[in-house]
Amino acid sequence: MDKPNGAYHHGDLRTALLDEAAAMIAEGGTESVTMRALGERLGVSRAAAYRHFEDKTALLVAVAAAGFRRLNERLQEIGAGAPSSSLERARRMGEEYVRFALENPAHYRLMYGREAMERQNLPELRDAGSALFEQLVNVIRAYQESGGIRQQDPRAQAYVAWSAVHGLASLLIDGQIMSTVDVDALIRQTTQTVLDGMRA
Amino acid sequence: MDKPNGAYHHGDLRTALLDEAAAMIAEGGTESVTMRALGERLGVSRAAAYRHFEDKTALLVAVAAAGFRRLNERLQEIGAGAPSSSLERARRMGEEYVRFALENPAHYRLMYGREAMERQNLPELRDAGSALFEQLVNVIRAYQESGGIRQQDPRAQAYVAWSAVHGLASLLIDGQIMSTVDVDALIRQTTQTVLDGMRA
DNA sequence: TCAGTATGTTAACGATGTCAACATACAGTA
DNA sequence: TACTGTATGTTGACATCGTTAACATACTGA
Repeated sequence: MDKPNGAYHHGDLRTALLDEAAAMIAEGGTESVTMRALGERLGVSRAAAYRHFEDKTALLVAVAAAGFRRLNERLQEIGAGAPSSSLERARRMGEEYVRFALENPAHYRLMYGREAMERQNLPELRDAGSALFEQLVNVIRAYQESGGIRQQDPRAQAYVAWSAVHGLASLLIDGQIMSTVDVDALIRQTTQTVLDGMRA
Repeated sequence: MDKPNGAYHHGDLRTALLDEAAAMIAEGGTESVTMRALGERLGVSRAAAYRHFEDKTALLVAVAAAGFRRLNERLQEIGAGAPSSSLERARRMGEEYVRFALENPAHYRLMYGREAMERQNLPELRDAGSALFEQLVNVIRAYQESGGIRQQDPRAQAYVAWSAVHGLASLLIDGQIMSTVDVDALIRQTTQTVLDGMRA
């Protein structure tokens, strides 16, 4: 990871910046990411990042996109895993979604935050985000075809399911849900309620 | 609103700051609120606010709390309105919640944002936020008593419902939902799905 | 009347994002 | 191999921002 001793050039500063920024976000939240601190941690000057990203927002957006891709992979593993019922797959996917957010709260917040919103025209972020949604739609569609839920526009149903898990994740992350609550039970109840509500 | 001509003292700078900050948030988002700009708009110096709020975050938290109270009032009007079924009241409350967020996107984001999270020990914010939740719980409880939904812990059910509307509101506000979607229909479908899922 | 307090102002500081000018390494070509 | 253009990194500087200290002014009650 470190650059060769005394080297002027880093080697692959771009990915090093992304990794280090992600690490800082995990440690101290997105607001702890400072161009100066970032450079210092990589043994590089404060302006070095500007050779690889247009500005700080572009860097953060790239980190957010990486987060979407990581979440995608995790959900994909469930979809490709042991061949269970489409109901079971939908349920586990929803639960896993919330768990990802709980494990990476600051990163998750960044993925849906202001910086990301301002740059939704950037293809990298758009693609990563819509890939996530398409995965959701596919699960819903499969569930529909198995006859479990109503034959409606699967995209609309996907939005409903996404709203529920994203809302729960956000409330949990932002400390809006009393700490005495059994989080696992709440996650299960939320996904269960939505799936019940979509039942044919 | 304006201070008397040439007056050294403002009269009620504290509420003027809150109102003006809310106006700025509506116009240009929370990041457009700057102590300097705020003072300028009120014909007051940049540091004047510090006589009324410990720091900028405290000011923003107070604005956020006011937002919670405004939302509370709107939902309360529905609860106290024409005596309809408890199902109908729950449905309309959920829809109104999302509509409030759509009408005040930046303010809504502030209410659940980082600044607010850091100061959740502040009683003003805690009270305003939990009042909102209690209102939700009451609607759920009434619905339970009318026999419409399962007799479970109403707080857990309230969290589920809150997750759905908060999630939908957030996704819509953050531009995550394709603009071709019929928003009103999606709002109705979301609340409907959750209420169906809670049915006895 | 006058002293104490509340409220507002001004000047300054450190931190931050960003840019321009400069320095260094690399890659391809003669 | 020597050279030249480009990619990458550094340094110094600037504007903006939140915040504080020292000071100024108005209000309030004894």
